[in-house]
Parts: sequence; C-alpha cells; structure tokens
Amino acid sequence: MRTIMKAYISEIAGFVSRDVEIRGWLYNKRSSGKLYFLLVRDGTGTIQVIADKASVGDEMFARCEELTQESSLIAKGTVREERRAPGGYEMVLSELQIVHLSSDYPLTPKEHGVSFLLDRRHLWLRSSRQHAVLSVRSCVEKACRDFLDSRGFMLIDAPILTPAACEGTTTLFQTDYFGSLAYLSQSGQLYMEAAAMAFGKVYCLGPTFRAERSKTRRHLIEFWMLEPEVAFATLDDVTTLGEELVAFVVRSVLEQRRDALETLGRSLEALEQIEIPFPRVTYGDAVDVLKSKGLDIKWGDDFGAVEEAELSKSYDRPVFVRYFPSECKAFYMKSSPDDPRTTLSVDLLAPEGYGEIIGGGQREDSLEVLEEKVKKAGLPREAFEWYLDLRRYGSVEHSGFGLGLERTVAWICGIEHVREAIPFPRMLHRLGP
RNA sequence: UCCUCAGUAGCUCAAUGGGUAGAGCAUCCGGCUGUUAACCGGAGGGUUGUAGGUUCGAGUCCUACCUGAGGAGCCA
Repeated sequence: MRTIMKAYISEIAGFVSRDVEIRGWLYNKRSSGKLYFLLVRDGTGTIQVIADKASVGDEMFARCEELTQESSLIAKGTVREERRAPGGYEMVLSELQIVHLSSDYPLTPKEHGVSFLLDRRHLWLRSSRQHAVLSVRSCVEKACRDFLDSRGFMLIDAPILTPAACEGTTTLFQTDYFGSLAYLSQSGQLYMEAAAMAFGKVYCLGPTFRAERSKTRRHLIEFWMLEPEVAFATLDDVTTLGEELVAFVVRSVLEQRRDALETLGRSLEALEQIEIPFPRVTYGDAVDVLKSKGLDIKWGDDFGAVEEAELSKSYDRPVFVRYFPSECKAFYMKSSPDDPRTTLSVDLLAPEGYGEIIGGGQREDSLEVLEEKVKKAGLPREAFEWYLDLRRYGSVEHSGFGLGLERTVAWICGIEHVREAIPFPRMLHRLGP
C-alpha cells in the first residue's frame, strides 16, 4: 500500500491532481441520492469532500451516511479544481475513517442566541465566523509585537498579582496572598515606567482585570492590553507612535487576513482609509464641537459613549483627542506646562463608533509634584514608594499608552461586541466556560 | 448600581380581545447522481423561568422573585 501525503486544507491548492490525506471534523454534509458532499474543516480551512456511491462502494457510502456534525475523521482522496465547490477545490473521496462519532452536537447550522452560544463558547470557537475573528486577533497581536520589536522595543512582562492599585480609582479583584492582600493587575503601566528607566523602550502585552460592573458591548472584566512606554519621550512622540502602530496593525490584517475580513463581511474600503496622519484635536476644541452639535457637555466633563461616537463620526479614520482636564485622568499624568488645568494626555477614538482604543500620555516626572498627586488621589503612599523612586534616581520625561486589544480587534473585524474578540470572555455575570 | 426589553420543544421563534400548544432547524425513518444554511415526504419531541393571585377557564391579566439580553456610568 502506498503512503499518502498528509495535507492541511489551507494548502490544498498545491495538491491538485494528487492523493492526500486530510484530518479534521465534519462541518456539515449534504446528500443527493447516490452522492454525499462532506464539508470538512481541519482548523486551517474547509473543503468539500465528495463521495460517489458507485466508486466508493456501499460500505464506505454507508459510513458517510453515519457521519454526524462535528464527528472527527480522516479522509483520503484526490484533490481537484471544481468551480461548483465552495472554495474552488474539492476532494474526491477514496477512503474514509471515522475517528470519533459525535452525537447531538448542540450548535446546529441555524441561528442561536448569544447566551446559548456563550454557554458553549468551547464549541462556538469551531464556527467559521469565530475562527475568522480569532485569526484576526492573532494577527493583531503579532503585528503589535513585530512593529515594536522592529523599533528596538524590549518585551517586559508585567506581574499579574500586585500589591496595590495602579490607578486607585477603579475597582480591583482581591485575593489572599499568604495571609495578606493581593490584587489582580488592572494595568502594567507603572511597571513599564520602571522598565523604561532600565531599558529605554519597552512594552508589555497581557491580561488586565477590572472589577467594574460594566455591561456594554465595549467592556470585558478580563481584557488584554498592549502597553508601550518610552523614556525621554513626549506626548507628541507617543502620539506619533500610536498612530504608526495602529496604521501598521490595520495594514497587516488587510494583507494577511483578507479572507477572514471577507468571511466577516467587513468593509475593506473603511479599513483601507486608515492611513497616517490621524487628525488631532484638543479636548477643549472637541467640547466646543460637541456643544455646537447640541450635546449637553461642559468643560471638565469626561466623554461618554455618546460623545465619543459623535466625535469619531466626523472622521473617516481614528482621531486623537489630547489635553484632557486633570479630573478626567489618572494621578500620574503630567500637567500641561501652559495650562495646569489640563494634562499631557491622549486618547485615540476608533471610527464607526467603536470608541476609545488607546489611552495614554506623558507621565509626571517630578518627585514633588507626583508626591502631591498621590496624596490628592488618596492613595496609600507606602505602596507607591517604589514608583516614587523612579523620580528620585535619574528621573526623565517619559510617555506611553495602553491599547485595548479586544476593542481594536472588534473595530477591525466590524463586530458588534468585544466578547467575540477574545477566546473565552469574562463578563459581568459570566465566568465560564 | 440604574433604565429598557425578554424567558414557550434540544435551538430560533409563533400562538386575535383570556377558550384544547404550532412552525422551521436538529434527531430518527424514507426519497433524490452536483449539493451550496440543499431539497421533498413522514415520525417522535412540551409541568409555557419559579412561586402565588384573579377567572368557569391563564402561554396570555396582576404581584414577587430568578435568569438572560440591550443600554448608561466607569474605562481599554
């Protein structure tokens, strides 16, 4: 018996007229009398496998009949180009082995509700849309890392268990740490500031946790952030960095995951417009614009979902809003030298109403001013002594930002809710599977 | 935490003004030689989220609770 080459479906075009073996799961099947059309997926793609009763024989044809949705199988056959087949290629079956017979697979090829699907997220991942979204996520993470690595940044992994709040304002998950309290990190930023003083240009990419009772399409309890931090960098430097990063990420997805975007029905034109430079407005100007549009907002208010959506609607690409009032931003933001009411801060709002995907700015580098800000924010000084040290031993101006991975993926994919942009979402009232 | 909406078959939904609970998909049986969420015929499948109330009679009306979804605030 001759050996047959194993192939992945994504590479099937290179095997035309050859006999190959594919290993995967039955996505769906259709029959037409003496024919079976098996839609097989192997994680890299899907292909139609055709079984002709006359040529495969009664016994193998009966095995096709026996196959249920999501049964695992090994199929051997000849690859050919076929216009009538989805994807343009199909495999003419010559041998079929059922690895495991699935029964009563809960996700039928028809519609399901969100709650039902989320309860079965471990199975939902197998569907083509989820496959597409998560392949974009994988591409976004790689593009982020490639971009920063190519610019000489060092990856510094931030701790998850921390002794205190990074930004005392938001709620933290608490856990026991051998008799004392520890908290799950809500940002790696403070540690990145320390690392920037050691390595110059650094970033972290990892999960963060917010124990906020948020319940919107833009919120997760556990989400991932990319946080670059650069020594000797100003607000302008880091604005430009964010702009080039986002443009690079979008371009990478367009180049490498076009098929996924098409599966999702994403408008490619909207993404192709994402080119630098992105518009930059000041917080003050943004408030004036919003007022002129009739929104009820005054100087000093932070932007809500309505304000963000209204602002981003005016542009066909992401827009930077800078110089927010200090009351809207965290204690470590450096005040503007020419207007102490405002901070050297920057948010990036994604278009099409997807809201804030970047938040950052220039950090306070004066020991005295930072001590005062820690005090004013009502934070426990002891927990921040190490952070204050960074201003005692060779303090320099430095800046950075956090990019929300799921919001970025949701925007690029054009999906409604961030919960689909992460493999296993943790949300208010949902911890599992 | 607040506001709005919804819980009926495994899933997605329907059921006039209160009068015997219905369809598609899935499952099982039968048919079809190029299907595209295939199609056609047949079968099984229900304590209508829970508890109470009104009524001759409640999926439908009332009260409370539970669960979920959408949104707000906060933020990425």
